[in-house]
Amino acid sequence: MGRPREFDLDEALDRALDVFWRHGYEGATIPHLTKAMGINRPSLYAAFGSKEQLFRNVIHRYRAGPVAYAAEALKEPTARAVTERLFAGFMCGLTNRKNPRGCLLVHGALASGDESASIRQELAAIREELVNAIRDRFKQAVKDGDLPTGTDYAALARY
Amino acid sequence: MGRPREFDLDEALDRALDVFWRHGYEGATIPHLTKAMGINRPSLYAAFGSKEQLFRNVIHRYRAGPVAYAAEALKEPTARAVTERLFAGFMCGLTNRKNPRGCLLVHGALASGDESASIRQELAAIREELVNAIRDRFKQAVKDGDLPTGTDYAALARY
DNA sequence: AAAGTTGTGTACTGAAGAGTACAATACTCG
DNA sequence: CGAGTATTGTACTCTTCAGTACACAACTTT
Repeated sequence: MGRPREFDLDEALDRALDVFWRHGYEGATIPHLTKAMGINRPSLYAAFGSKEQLFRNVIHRYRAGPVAYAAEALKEPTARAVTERLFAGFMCGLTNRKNPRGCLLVHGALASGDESASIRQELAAIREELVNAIRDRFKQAVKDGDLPTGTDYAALARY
Repeated sequence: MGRPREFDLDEALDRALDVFWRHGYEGATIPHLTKAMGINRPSLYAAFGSKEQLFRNVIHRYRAGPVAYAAEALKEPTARAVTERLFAGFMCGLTNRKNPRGCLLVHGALASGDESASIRQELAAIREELVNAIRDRFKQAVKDGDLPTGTDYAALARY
């Protein structure tokens, strides 16, 4: 009940994603975001709480959308297929002209002020999490005999 | 004549370099810089003009200092020696614990707001310039018979 | 030693940032 | 159809940013 929201949450998130992706966390200002999202400032705060929480929502949508291939790739049956699919995903995503350049998780808060310290840590944790997922997948591949015994799966994953 | 400056310009630039390297152009605030440089705000402006000009000075010092190996490497007699020295320089610089992480020229203004648009372009130009220098060196190597005829020196340099 | 010149420190300015108060509005449920 | 609730738009607040005015201090030259 109450007055219905006049914009679509997911669509607004997509617009916000584009802005954050292009300018990073600190580089994206609230006026910039509201303009791209087509809403007013209080609507943004009512719907998402804060710039930081909006960014977390955007990250979630980013992982479920543009980089969803990463989670999918890990389900491939062989280490080679996993790697091939990851690389193909990287290449398609990074060279697609429709996307802003680079990876939001990498340069979203790479070199910035104290304001985004917690965001920076969170992004680093997500990246670490991905490396760990690949590592575990490669570890399993060694156990399966898919990769040679003695393979340094941790180093391979990080590479 | 006049009152002598109470701080050393080069030392102050080194301190500023550290701050910019760590936080990027926008992430480094004037209070942050003045504190690290051990000077007051008007001294900074009297000596360097503006944050942007200070950053340009810092870039100059960066290229003459931490990444001076890049220009040196190009003087090596063979393409292989050039490449080896470049790689050795990258590795030493990027893994040295005394340095902030990454390369100032790369993430100094990677994802940021409109404020640093001109800085971003300038850094991109510097990076392009370096690639072109390597390309020209490789082109010369092909002419010398040091690299095989038909080598795509431009692609090799960018890689 | 006095005049001239340049650096220093305190305290300001105007702009832009994130976040919010409040009245008006538009919907649902009883 | 009226009461209650959630969203919207305008207009604010507080903080921090880059840059500066101005009086004072320290040095050189005449």
